[in-house]
Amino acid sequence: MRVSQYPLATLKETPADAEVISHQLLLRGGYIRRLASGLYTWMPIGLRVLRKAEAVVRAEMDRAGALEVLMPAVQPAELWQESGRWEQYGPELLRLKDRHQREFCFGPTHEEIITDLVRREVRSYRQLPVNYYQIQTKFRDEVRPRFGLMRAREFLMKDAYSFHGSPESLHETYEAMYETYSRIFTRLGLNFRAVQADTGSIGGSASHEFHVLANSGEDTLAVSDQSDYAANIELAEAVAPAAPRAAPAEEMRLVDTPDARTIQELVEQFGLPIEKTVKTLIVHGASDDAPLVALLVRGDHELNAVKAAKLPEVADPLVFAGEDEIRAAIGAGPGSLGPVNLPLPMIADRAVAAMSDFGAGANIDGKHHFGINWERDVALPQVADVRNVVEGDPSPDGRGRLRLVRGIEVGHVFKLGTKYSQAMKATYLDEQGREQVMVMGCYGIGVSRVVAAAIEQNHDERGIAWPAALAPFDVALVPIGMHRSQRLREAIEKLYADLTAAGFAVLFDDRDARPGVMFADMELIGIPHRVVLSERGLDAGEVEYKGRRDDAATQVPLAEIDAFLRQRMGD
RNA sequence: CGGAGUGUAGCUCAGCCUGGUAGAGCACCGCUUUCGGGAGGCGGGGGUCGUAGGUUCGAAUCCUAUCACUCCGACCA
Repeated sequence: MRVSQYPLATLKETPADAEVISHQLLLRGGYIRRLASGLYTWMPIGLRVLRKAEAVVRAEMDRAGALEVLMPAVQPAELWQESGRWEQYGPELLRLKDRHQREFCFGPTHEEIITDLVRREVRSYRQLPVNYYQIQTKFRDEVRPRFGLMRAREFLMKDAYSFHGSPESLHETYEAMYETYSRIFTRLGLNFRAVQADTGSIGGSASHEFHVLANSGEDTLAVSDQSDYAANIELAEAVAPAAPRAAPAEEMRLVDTPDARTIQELVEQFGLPIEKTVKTLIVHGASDDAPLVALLVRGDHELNAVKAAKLPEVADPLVFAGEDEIRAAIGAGPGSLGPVNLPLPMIADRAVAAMSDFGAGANIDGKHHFGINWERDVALPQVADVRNVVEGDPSPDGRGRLRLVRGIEVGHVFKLGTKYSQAMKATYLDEQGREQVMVMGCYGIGVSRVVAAAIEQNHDERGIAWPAALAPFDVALVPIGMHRSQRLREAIEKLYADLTAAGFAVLFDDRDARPGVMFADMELIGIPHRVVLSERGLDAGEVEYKGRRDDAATQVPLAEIDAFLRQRMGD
């Protein structure tokens, strides 16, 4: 491709509304343009990258025996009503009406559609298992679209759905998809990690997320330093302290703490170690009998909302009580709450249950109790794991300690079980002719997000440094002084033709621009290999080669550049 | 949705407080000079200052409403 016929819409300055590096570089490199919040146009060069990501996903899905289909993006409301998600899904579902006032939605995911298809097509156990996938545009009316392609409203997703006659069969496909995902992200050249995950609103029994590791990631992952344990922090278990609770050493006393409304202030003003304090968080309960529930977490720990919402006593999703509600129920404000004399059901974190001689609010404004001990001063309530793990916590598998890293979720595999097949009556006849409900799995990859994630992981101060599998072009061909030298023009035209014929995707910068401009553009857009030809080089029979990540250029005989590139790309 | 902020040329922004002829850099067009790391000179095109009202002799500037966008929180590929 000639740059003169393939305009590079590169920007020297960073658009003000782009926050993360991938968004900035995608805009600056002319890969995408914004239409509206969370909506982007893929420019020609950007589409090349997207298609390459798609190609790897498609090849590996096919290899795993999945069958590609293409379902409509617009879906009738009836199917969503049947699964119950028309009501559940909320405002994230873009709802539409046609000219007859019939209701539709723009698909954010396709469980209902595929389940409807399969229940019509599959009658016999002989037709199972099946695994259908598609690569298609989804729309989710995100509460807060941001970070460019990373959290767009419209995005390209590969979604696959498998149907089975037994949980064992589902497990086989689940494992196969897990392997396939690992192959896909490896081929794409990404540094990734599969982690145990919460099943969230889609439901189901088991799930793993695939994360590209990057500091800009929105998720926190807990990984063991001595085993392969890895989990999203939402799910990572905080194990109970090994040491038994120490015996009381202090008397409980009531202390005036008029200026300490937060744990931080308490620690600063009274010299109390933060591990000797307890936070009392009031949340809405799950039943009218107990409209408010108190969750107790050690002062230096953080409440895990996902874990808390799963407790039967707690409302799901988690809702914090307002100050007015708290005052009405307890008679004291949020800054002075504690377990002693608390007229609410309590649930203590495992770490809290192991504490002794600790400080907490006295449920009287401006007063705290210090030296509190369980059983002696207040009965130990129900104990549960309700906190986020922290760096250095023991790994739940008993091997090693946890480290926390950041990740961008690019893939997710679920065992759905019978959630949709039951609701939508997707059944088949087994060997005995009995009607059975199908067992389902589903498997997603955010294809457009993969593009952004790849940049987050592969860039430097000059721009993008694409992994080979995603690069829009393999080779940037840059002539120096071509517009002043007929001899050079002929030589480089021949080199361009030869390299293209040899199968390389070459971007030939035939602009009448200064070398610095061409170099800067090629590095910004991230072409992995650069070949420079000048008159000087022509005289010496050499071209200059530089890999996008190399520190220095090397001279290569003109006649050998083809083999040299081939060897470099084989690295 | 709650909180914070921003809308002025394709991009980055100044001007607004204190109302009086709409600006700079980059980009773009022409000429020129230069030619291995986003050069320089001369000339040029381009904005009803987000939109709609209001105050005023006069509004980018003050007031009101409205729309859009960004950031911080709960969601997800």
